[in-house]
Amino acid sequence: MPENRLLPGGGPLYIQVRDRVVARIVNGHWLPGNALPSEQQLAAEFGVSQGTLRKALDTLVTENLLLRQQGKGTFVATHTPHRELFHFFHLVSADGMRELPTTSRVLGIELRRATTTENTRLKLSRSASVIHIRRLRELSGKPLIIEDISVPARLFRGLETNGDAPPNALYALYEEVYGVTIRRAVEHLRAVIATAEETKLLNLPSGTPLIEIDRLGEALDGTPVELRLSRCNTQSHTYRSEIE
Amino acid sequence: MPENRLLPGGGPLYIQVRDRVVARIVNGHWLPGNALPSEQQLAAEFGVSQGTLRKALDTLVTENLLLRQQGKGTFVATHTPHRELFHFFHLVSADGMRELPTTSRVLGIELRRATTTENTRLKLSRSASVIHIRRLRELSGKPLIIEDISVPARLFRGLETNGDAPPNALYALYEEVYGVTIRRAVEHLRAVIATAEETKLLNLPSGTPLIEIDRLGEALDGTPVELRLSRCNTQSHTYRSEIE
DNA sequence: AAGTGGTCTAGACCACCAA
DNA sequence: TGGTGGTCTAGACCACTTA
Repeated sequence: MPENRLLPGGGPLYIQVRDRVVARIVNGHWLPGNALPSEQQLAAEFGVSQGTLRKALDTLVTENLLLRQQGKGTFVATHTPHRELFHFFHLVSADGMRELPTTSRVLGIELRRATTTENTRLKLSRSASVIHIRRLRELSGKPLIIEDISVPARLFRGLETNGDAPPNALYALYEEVYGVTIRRAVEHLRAVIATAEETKLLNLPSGTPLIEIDRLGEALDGTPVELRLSRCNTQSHTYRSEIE
Repeated sequence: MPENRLLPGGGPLYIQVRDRVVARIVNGHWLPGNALPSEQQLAAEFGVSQGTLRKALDTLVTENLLLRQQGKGTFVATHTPHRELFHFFHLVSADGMRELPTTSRVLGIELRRATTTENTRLKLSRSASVIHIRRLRELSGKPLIIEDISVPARLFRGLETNGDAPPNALYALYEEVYGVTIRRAVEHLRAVIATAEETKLLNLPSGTPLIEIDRLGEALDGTPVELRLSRCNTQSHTYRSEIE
């Protein structure tokens, strides 16, 4: 009969340690940007060797949940605008250069009842509300993307009336102000024809094809927290995807 | 003055070991599907501990260059149709299910001089030749993708006259017959309007938007070896991309 | 039962950073 | 100078596969 050394939980030690570390991040015991205790301290606290503790942290570092800096410490990852751009923004200019969307003009922001799609995609309760943002993003001075963003009102109370227009880097705002960290996202791309309104906003001839990106963003604990539909002009920019 | 234990090469031991393992795979010392010697043997051969040897192999396993099977051994990864599908084929049906392209009808295959784009993208010498394949791929019985594929003739001698039409899983063929393993690829997506020919082949109304996928595939040593332009009907299928 | 990869330890030393 | 992460070892034992 196989017996485990640490009775409750089972499985490899480093997995158990990893899960306990994740739990502390998810429940806010360690906040984004905070430094973790040193590896020696953590190893002692969890009752494992440094090697095992390191193996646990290794997995979290490759998942971008932790950030290590030699000589300084281990930190909970944060959504800097830079990371948000390189990790979550995939439009690159045709010459291969990466460009940051400099400005985004908010076309509308409102609190309203969730549509049925929003309800099912975001796994909301019946009659829940969402905050919806519609905005126009520019690259190299030209409007290229129209975004429709929906987030559960319950998690982002007051976002629609916060005085200032929401910033370009939304994920940093989610994290800093509302304590919601986007951990991963799944995107589905389709080709569509720009609507009349879109041709006007993006300053395009009618009939121009766009790429529609349907993104569902998940929080640390795996719950879906953001639904984003982007319609992008890909005349001078392309969506870049690497297969390793 | 910092001194390294193994004089030539410098850097961490496990990196040096990793590079030596990669070299053996690249130069064909260990072929795809082959088993490597056991970790103990390799550690002894390289003069490092099992821990260090394992750390070296770990990096290659996460890069999909090696495959470990507990109790059996460590193997050089191969391009099975399954892997090719899950790793390199990103179109999924609208209901989220994954589907394999069952058949591909070859529309044309020829040996010809490289165009200027092919020349620069594939880094060919002047006046080099390529083999070009044009084919139609079906999903759930309907034609959905038109692919234009170009590979250097030098590496794939005779591909255009090999009797049988090239199979669906091209990467497996590249690997088994020509000893060329595709390690990674970069894709750039744009929205386009189907040409008259495409609307006919894909059985679509004129003016239908398609997604164009421009893929450049790299071999084990990093040289570009395949240029592939896919034009996809995304009415019932979407291109899926995960951001972790 | 023998051979393989997978986990874990205790301890050593190195490279980097900040005060 | 002291603390942090990064590397490396030698050896033990576990889990899985094959015969």
